[in-house]
Amino acid sequence: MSTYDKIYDIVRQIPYGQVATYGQVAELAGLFGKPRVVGYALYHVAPDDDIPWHRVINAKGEISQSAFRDGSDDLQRVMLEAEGVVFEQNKISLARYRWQPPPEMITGDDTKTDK
DNA sequence: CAGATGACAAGAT
DNA sequence: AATCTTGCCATCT
Repeated sequence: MSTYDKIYDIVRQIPYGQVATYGQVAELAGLFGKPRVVGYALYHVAPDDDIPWHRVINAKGEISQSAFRDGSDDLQRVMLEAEGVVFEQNKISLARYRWQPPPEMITGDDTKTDK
């Protein structure tokens, strides 16, 4: 299990119409205080994957503009809007769309339910 | 092998 | 309150 795989798994858990910050994803992936690794992981994600990378945003509630993906940052915004996310000044209300992960995940014991 | 970079976050000024 | 500086780990050159 590579470090990135864990991050991918977390992103896949993000429900429709909700978003998560890098710090949140990093925390759930076991990378406390290391959001950079999360960003790097998503950088390796291919459009072929089923990973809702567009649901991952920075702590400012805004989309990090980078020419790393098809099109541009506008694409991510469009995809989020398609999920019902309303943008406020190119930003979204984290207070309303921030994904609340289940406690089971926070314990870090999600993959193994035995023992 | 060592140095620099990176889709960020949190603390300090 | 906004902006700057530091820290963090993995990957790239």
